[in-house]
Amino acid sequence: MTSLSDDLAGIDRLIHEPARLTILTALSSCLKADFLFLQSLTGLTAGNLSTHLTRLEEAGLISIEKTIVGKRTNTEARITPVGKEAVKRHWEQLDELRRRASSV
Amino acid sequence: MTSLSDDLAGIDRLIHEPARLTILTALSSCLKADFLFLQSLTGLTAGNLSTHLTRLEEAGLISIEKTIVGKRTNTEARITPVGKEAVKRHWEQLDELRRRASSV
DNA sequence: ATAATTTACTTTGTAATGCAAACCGTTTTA
DNA sequence: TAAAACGGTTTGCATTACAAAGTAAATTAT
Repeated sequence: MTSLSDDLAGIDRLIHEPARLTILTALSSCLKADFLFLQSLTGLTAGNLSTHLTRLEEAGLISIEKTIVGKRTNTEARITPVGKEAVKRHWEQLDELRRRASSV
Repeated sequence: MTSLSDDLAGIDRLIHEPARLTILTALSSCLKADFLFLQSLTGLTAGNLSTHLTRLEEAGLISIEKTIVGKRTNTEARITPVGKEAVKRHWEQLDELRRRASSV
C-alpha cells in the first residue's frame, strides 16, 4: 500500500532537476549524444552542462566517453541501463503523484 | 516557435519542487485544506510545510487564512486563480518537455 | 613566427533553498 | 502546577545550481 506521501518521498531530486531530467529523457531516446549536441538541445551553458553530466555519471545513470575526433576532444554521453530505467520510473512516479494529488 | 531548450528554461522551480507541486496539485482539486490535513497528506514535517506554504503565499499561488477553531489556531490554505492556472500549466509544460525530449 | 582568438570543456565562488532541529505561545492532562 | 501535547514558526546548516572565470589545445590573423 502506498500513499501520496510515499510518492512524494520517493521522488529522486537528482533526476527531478529540470536540466538533468531533460538530458536523461533525451538520452533515453537517442542513446548517445555528444556534448555540443546536448548543449544546443538544452540551451545550458557549457559549465552547467559539464557539472550536470558529471553528477549523472557519478550516480551511474550515464557513462561519459572522451575521444579525439579530428584533432579535438569529443565528449559523448550515453545512458546506462540503470539510468534508462530510472528516468522511465521517474516519469511514472510523476504521473502517479499527479493522479493521486488530483483526487484528494 | 518553441524548442526543448525553451521548455526547459520555462520550468518554474518554485512550482517544480516536489513538495510544493504536490501541495498545489492537491489544492487544485480540493480548493481548500488545513495545515494538519496537508501535513498528513504530504508527510512533511510541520516546519517544512510551514516554509513551503509561506513561499507559495508570497508568490501569490495560494492564500492562507488563520482562524480560531475551538480554542486553537487553525491554518487553512486555498489556491488562488493564479496558482490554479500555474500548476495546470506546469504539468502541461512537463508533458511537453517529456514529449519533445523523447523524440530527439 | 607569434599573438590573439576560438573551441571544448572544467573549476570556482556565491547566492539560494530544502531540511532537521530548536523554539514559541497556548491548551490540555497528570 | 508541572509537564506534556498541540499547532505551528524560526533558525542553522549543508547542499547545490548557476554564472563567471579558468584551462589547454587548436586555429586564425599579423
